[in-house]
Amino acid sequence: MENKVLRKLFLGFIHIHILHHAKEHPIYGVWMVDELKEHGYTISSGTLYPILHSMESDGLLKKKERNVEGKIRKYYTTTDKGNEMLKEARKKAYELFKEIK
Amino acid sequence: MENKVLRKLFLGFIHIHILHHAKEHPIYGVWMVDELKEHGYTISSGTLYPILHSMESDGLLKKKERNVEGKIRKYYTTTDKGNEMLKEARKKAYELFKEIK
DNA sequence: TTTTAAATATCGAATCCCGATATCAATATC
DNA sequence: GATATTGATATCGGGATTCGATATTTAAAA
Repeated sequence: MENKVLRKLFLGFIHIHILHHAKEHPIYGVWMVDELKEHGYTISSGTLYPILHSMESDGLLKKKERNVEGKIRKYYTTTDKGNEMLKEARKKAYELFKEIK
Repeated sequence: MENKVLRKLFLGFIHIHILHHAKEHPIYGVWMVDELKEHGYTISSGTLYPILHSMESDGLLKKKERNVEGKIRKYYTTTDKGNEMLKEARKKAYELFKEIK
């Protein structure tokens, strides 16, 4: 494992990153993995998919299956509740950041 | 439990909060719990102490026992490595925050 | 010596994280 | 139509985290 402290910090942001992107446009698992990788973060599918599932069952995301070039993809977008959570989480993230600045 | 997303975000910051305070002055477990509580965050001792131990054994904190009013307290301060980590983690926290702003 | 009290340490159950592996579903190939 | 292919999602088993509850430590007080 790279660095315990930074890794945990990143994972603390993962739900927010998901909400952030899923608000802008529908996202699917592999896209999210690649997007994070481009920014230097790796996340295992064994971590990501259960998070997507739990966020859906918590009512933060809603799923829509789409057939893309003959393959099924599960696209997620934020619900109203998810948008509300995103707003709250951004605020909290700023608070937490300020306190250690 | 209160809120899964916000809770995880907070826990993502916990090492950084510890480093932040331990850099300013020596801290001990109960003080850290109380300090966080004042800012609206609760952390279990069953969570905090193992983190302090692991940060010590990772060389981020160093411990000094002090007798305070007839009781032993274990005060932690940052090491050079801890200060370096704090610097890095603050930078990373800002990056992560920017990306979801 | 016992009791007290502040603080630290540990326990067991539930949950999370991970890489590896398995499964799914729609098309292409036979 | 049966089978193989392929992009993507899903799950597994282990090890680590998180939690509240409980136990232990320590030095002074009784």
